[in-house]
Amino acid sequence: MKLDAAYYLNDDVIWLAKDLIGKVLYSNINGNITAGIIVETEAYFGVADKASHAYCGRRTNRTETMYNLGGVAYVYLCYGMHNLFNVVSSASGEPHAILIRAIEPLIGLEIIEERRKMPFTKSAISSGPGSAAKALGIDRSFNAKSLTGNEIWIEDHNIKYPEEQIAVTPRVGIAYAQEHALLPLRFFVKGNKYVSKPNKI
DNA sequence: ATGATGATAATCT
DNA sequence: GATTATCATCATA
Repeated sequence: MKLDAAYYLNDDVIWLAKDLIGKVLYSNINGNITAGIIVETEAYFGVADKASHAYCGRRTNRTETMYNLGGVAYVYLCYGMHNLFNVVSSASGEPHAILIRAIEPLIGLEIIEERRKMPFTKSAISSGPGSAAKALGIDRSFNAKSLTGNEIWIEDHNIKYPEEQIAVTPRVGIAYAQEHALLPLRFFVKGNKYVSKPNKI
């Protein structure tokens, strides 16, 4: 059920970003367990990716997390108010990561509703990376935490989407990345209401 | 429905 | 001091 450490050693972030669609992301905060089905991801392919914080091998306090051995969380603050959650993959020294952009609420709905102050029937409750992280209570205190521990982890519930139901589009919000801005590295479940905009092909 | 805009702070230069 | 892997709100249609 729970994905083991070996899963995260994969260095094919595109395959991983796609494979993570349909997996279930859990958080356990002081015994409050919440979880959601991952329905939208983006791949960031390390030092060669102009959209990555680790482009050209940049190592700073913030990006250091991504250089860890795969299987830890990379959480950082964006636009001064949003915590964005990423899965770090690959070998130590390879700063590959997958951004989780949206989840479909599955477990602990009351807690998620309280965190987001809206009913789970509203798609905005976990649509977009900032909202999805907030729905699960993920903030920067989760940065560099192991994904195989008991605070945050990912399970395989054998949820399968047929190939034709997975959309592939350019990534969102990275216009500065020049020729890498248009690469098809964003994956989402077609028609799922929790997918952030743009959600058409 | 679609598009513009302000909020707000860590991070890096 | 500029930038930012965004969101909610408000306007217009």
